[in-house]
Amino acid sequence: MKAPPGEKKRVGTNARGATSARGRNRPRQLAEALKDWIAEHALQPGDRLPQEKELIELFKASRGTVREALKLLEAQDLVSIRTGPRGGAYVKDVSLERATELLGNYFFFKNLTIHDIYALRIQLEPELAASLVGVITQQDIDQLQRLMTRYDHPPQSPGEEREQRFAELAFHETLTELCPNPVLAFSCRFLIRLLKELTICHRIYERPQPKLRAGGHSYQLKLLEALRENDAHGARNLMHEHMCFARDLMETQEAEVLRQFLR
Amino acid sequence: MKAPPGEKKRVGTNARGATSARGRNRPRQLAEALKDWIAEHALQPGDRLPQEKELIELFKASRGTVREALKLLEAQDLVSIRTGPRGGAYVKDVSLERATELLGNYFFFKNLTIHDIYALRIQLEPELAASLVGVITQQDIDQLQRLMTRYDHPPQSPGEEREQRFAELAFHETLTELCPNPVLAFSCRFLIRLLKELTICHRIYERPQPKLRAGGHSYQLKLLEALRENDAHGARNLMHEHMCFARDLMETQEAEVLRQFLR
DNA sequence: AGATATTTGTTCGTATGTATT
DNA sequence: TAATACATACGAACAAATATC
Repeated sequence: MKAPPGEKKRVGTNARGATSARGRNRPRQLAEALKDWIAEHALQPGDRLPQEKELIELFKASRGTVREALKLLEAQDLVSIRTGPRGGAYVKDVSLERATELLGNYFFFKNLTIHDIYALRIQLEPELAASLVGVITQQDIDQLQRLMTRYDHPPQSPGEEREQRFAELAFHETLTELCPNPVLAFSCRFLIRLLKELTICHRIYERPQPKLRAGGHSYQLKLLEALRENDAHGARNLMHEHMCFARDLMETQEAEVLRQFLR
Repeated sequence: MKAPPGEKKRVGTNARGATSARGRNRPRQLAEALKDWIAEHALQPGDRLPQEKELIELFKASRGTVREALKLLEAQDLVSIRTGPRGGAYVKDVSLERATELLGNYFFFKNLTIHDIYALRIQLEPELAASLVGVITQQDIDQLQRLMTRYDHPPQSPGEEREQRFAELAFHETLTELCPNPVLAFSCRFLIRLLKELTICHRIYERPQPKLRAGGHSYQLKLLEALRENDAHGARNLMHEHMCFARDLMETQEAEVLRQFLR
């Protein structure tokens, strides 16, 4: 036999159940308590919380409750849980991916349009471009240029069509990684994510877009030129034109797809 | 007796444990699967998910795992869970407050500056203003004007100073509530929240800002005028000037406060 | 108003996989 | 490689909440 703990056997049927019911929504309370505990003990990202067993004693809660509370914190990306020895809950700073995902939920039922999203992209992407002047290196520019080779030619297959659209967006995502303004970077990146998730975009991205591809490629090329010359004004203007161009084409396509869909 | 389920008793000792290890992080997977299930079945806010027992059969998971997955969704504010008959997990619209809070975690350790935030406000608030044309009613304008009476006079006490700053921000928050573009509305509102949370702003808001108050008031008055006349172009320009004005004053104050702090 | 049925909430015991030592 | 510590997962029973009759 493996592990006969306790007294004699006491199989299953322990369960004196929810003994005292100190209040409902216990896991939520515990999660809040843990947050306070983290703040009180001034835990920094990378520090480890006490292990489950200790938390059970510290907060007088069962394993299940402790686990649910930890999951709540994990869902907010405030901790990450690792398995094995030296495992447990580690304090973490919130990742870009998680923040993006959580915010995405907010817009889940909002029925955004291409117009809504581009209204912001037109304002923010030019600022993003301008913010890179003096920060971007020749290596960064080279990397961006390599990325552009994925759509410097007409697509050979319907699959490549879609892939090229995503590569174009990846170009802009790469720019956000270099941006020194965290809010601006996050916003631009999030708008791209919203675009990717719009179902209407999936339909659009499946159709041939020779003008969008060629036009976008040429704008991005000129943009890199401006960035190489530390020309913030030029970069801003080029990105603005690029966005206006893309918006107009996307909105035209949107109308066309919808017309096809309704027929 | 209450509920003698099962066959004879089958005390405890079930546990074939983590049977197949279909992959770890099972609850997370389940949560994702549930999200997909919601999308596939086109569930709308208010609709109910299957109850725990059915989910256990549907997804072949234990009760604990199902519960953890549901808790994850609840933590993301995607469902709310009720007890009792007709209880269960109900699909829910993510609240603005929750989304704001969760995103706020991301910027917690990012050390934003006034400059960072205003770089976006300058771009977005003018669009916000313009988007209201044709949407805003006379009642809305009246309400905004009532709000403005809270800072149409010099503050009488240090406490009123701060209160006036927050009332000015409330003016902009009210505008976001009328904006038809959900992304734009959220972005503007979130920037305001970031401003409110910046500790440097707390210090600035404690000092007398006669120019900021008088200038802001006059800009907002002219803005309402433009909106009343459905002048999108005018509204955009006025808001742009308003933001530039505010940014310059805030950055000046920031430098001054920092200088004082370092002394 | 009170009884009842339904559904989530909490707790315990236990087994298993896995990473570290 | 073997031992070990730990998280992960499962199942069962009881408790509390709440809608319905």
